[in-house]
Amino acid sequence: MSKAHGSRNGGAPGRPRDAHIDAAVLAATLEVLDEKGYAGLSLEEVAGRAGTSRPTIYRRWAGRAPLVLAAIAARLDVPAPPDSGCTLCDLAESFNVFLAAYRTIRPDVLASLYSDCARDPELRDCFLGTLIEPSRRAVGRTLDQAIARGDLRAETDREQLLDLLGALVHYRALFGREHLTDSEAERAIQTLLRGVAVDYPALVAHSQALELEHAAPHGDHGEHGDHGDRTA
Amino acid sequence: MSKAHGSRNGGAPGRPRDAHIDAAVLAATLEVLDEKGYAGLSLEEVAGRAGTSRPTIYRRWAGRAPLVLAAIAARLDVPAPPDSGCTLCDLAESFNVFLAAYRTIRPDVLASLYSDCARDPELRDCFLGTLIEPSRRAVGRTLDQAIARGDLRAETDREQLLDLLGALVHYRALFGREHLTDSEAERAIQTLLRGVAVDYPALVAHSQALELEHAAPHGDHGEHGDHGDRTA
Amino acid sequence: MSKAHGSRNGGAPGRPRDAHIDAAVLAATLEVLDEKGYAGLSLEEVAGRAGTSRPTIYRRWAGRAPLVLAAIAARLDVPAPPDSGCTLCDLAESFNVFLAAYRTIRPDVLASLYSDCARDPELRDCFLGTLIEPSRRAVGRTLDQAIARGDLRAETDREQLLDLLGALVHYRALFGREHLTDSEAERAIQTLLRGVAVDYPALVAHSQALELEHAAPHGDHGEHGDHGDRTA
Amino acid sequence: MSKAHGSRNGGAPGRPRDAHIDAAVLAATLEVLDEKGYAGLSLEEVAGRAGTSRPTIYRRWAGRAPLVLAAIAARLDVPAPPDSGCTLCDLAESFNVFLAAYRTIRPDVLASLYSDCARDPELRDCFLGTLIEPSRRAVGRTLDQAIARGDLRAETDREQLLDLLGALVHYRALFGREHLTDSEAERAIQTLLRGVAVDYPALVAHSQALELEHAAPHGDHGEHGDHGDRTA
DNA sequence: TGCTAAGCGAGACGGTACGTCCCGTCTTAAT
DNA sequence: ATTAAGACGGGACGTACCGTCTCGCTTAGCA
Repeated sequence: MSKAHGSRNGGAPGRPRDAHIDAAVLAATLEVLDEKGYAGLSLEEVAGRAGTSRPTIYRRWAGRAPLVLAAIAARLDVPAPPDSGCTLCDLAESFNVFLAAYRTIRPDVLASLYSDCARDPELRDCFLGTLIEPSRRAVGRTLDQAIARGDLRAETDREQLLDLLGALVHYRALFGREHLTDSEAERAIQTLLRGVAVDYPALVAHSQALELEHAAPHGDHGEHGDHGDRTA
Repeated sequence: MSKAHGSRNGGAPGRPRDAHIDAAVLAATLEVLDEKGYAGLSLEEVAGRAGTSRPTIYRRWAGRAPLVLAAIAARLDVPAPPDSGCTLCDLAESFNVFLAAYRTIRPDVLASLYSDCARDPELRDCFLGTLIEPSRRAVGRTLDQAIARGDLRAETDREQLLDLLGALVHYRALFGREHLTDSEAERAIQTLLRGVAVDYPALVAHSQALELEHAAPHGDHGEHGDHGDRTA
Repeated sequence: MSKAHGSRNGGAPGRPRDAHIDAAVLAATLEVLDEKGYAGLSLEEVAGRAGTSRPTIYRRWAGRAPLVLAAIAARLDVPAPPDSGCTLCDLAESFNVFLAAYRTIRPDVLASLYSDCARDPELRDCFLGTLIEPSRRAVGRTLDQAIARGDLRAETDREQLLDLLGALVHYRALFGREHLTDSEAERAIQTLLRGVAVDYPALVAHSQALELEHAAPHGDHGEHGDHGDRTA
Repeated sequence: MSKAHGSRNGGAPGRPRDAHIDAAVLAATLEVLDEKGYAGLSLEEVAGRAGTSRPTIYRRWAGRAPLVLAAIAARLDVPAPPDSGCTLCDLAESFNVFLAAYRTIRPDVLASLYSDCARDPELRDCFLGTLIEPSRRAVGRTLDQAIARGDLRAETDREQLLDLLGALVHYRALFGREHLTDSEAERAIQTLLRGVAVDYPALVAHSQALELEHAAPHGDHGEHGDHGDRTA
């Protein structure tokens, strides 16, 4: 049906794999996943929707969990971390990478993946590498910039902070309880920053100044919520 | 096999339930759960080990998830929150309630429960009520005391703080990665407290004073890790 | 609920049985039997429709088969065999007793009873006594009259003939194939009689004479089919 | 375990059926059937004895009834009808085909099949085709020969006679009452033949002549019973 | 151009467990 | 003692998927 050959498939003999099938299967997987969740996903149905057969799927993925992981990973994309010079803004922005990445995943699917990973170290590594690390790394880089800039104390425990932030996202993502909202996320960041910032009020001031600057020309609609500290 | 009747079961008609069966099933459930995890638990096997039959189990619990939830809840017990006057100590102590409650649960089991809850609101309420709320409430009370005492700022967002703490526990409990250790937990508490305390150094001082008091008579082996702030 | 007591129930102590229940259960049994057949009849449903409970049914009948047998037997009634002097007519008439008794029974129910009886001698005796023997006896008496009258040969094997007739009825009753019709039945009787009659043509002649006699006053529309021998 | 392939299975796609399984299941079915009867036969046990699983059985037969039917049919074999020129002998011989076919079937099994067939037309057709028609056809052919030969009256109702004979066999086969014996069967045939033969005494004479002929050389052990008419 | 090796669909394989139904019995409290 | 109610232990049901296998056919690259 297709002619994807470039005369080369690594020198392997025999008929090469049909790349269209991979795509169709991943798409079908996401479709079923969104409709019926993880427990309701049977490879039988995925094969049916993708117009292929079960053995063909098993030839490419080791089972349900790896397939689902691949399907979800394929949909995700993690943009580069920002570096505007404003620690508060950058962190909030960067944190949204975290959030956006999980808001597309059904809670039950995420939880089931966690469960499968707990029993399969190989799968776990893959899970970490494709779903966890990328966004963690992005936020991590933002933290590093803030520390380098002298906004956060030098002895700040980077990993602990990432854990606290990541935990919050996942905790909420795992419950049917609506995912973390943007404003909740920002307030959490504020609480955490107050614990690790060298001079928290200064950070707030800087952020507000920048905001005004941006807002002045076009008029601020305030749709981001402000970074201000209501208690100050 | 036993009689157990007290001539009273609330006036309900029909043969009363045999409480021994409930106990045997819950015990068998925990046994299988610890051996094979959630995915490896079949009601068939539970029934077998409990010396009863599948229908009898279905008569008492609506399915696998409610059964597992009940079994885990039965094993849990949440002690009363402490109130020693030392915010740092109390919080650490109280937080251990959180931790202890989850360290007995296999990560895959917890994750699977999350997954099932995400699709079943009724189950979710039960899950929240039996596995989440009790420990959250315990820590919450400790926070309230600290606020009342004036150790934490009056406008502290109690729920947010609980979320951050709880999230951390669950996040770790869900990964095969070893659960949160006591020292990690303490350091996380410190980070958070620094963000919400009225006078953080004073809290640390108070805690250390108490510790010395206790330690003096027997000699302190330092096995709890100290509450000291390395940055001070 | 009822007060059927006459202050006497044979001196038995305790609460006397409620006769209404027997009737209600038998009626419910017939109802379910007619709707869903033997395999579809559960004592649970019968109890429900009769407004009583399973144990109460078991107290009165030993199980499904005896209950069904009792229900069917209660509906049956076998009238006295005729003795008009006309062997052909009597036999046909008597044979209808056979037929009528079975036309009210669903084939699958009859067959299932046969099956249960094959494994339970006690039930079998009851089955024979209530469903088979009465009609067999009625036809048997007619045969005896015919032999006594000299219409059938003296050495006629009464039992064999009854077997052949009975077999035919049951054979048909057991198949979904419509039960034996009246005209088929009559022709079968003719075939058999020709094998055992002393003077078959004379029997036919007698029968036809009687028929005319009866028919003359009101005009015979021949709706019974005639007993004539097409071959004569 | 075995290969058995002839590279051809009719061009059907997919993995071909393993014929050994069919055989093992049918054998196991007969085994259980003979031991515990129809009601005592569970597909679970059959699967166990055949070394396979329930779903595999359901893949090949639609349920218990079709399976049992297939198992019984596989054991049956209907030999060709005889044509010796002696109507009485042929009929008796042919009738034994009828008998032999049913003497191997437990009454309760036969009855249960009847019951199931009464509710399922498709099954009924299969039942008729495999268990009823073959032997009926064999006897039917013998009757045709007798009519063609002029031994039976031309207007004889072939179907009615077959019904009467078949009914007798089944009637007896359905009761635990011992199956029809050979001598009973012969006497029934005689009764029936007298009703349809052109010249019954001649038939008897012919039969007896043949018997002497056969008996003379080897000496007659009389194991067939004689065809004589005790009443003559 | 033909060989070889893999991919592919189809579908049956042996198997585990599901959730349900109904059995026949037992244990209550109430009549 | 019998009633209605309802749980008991138990056996079997028919179904859904699992992950694997065996086919016959197709497709490509290498010879």
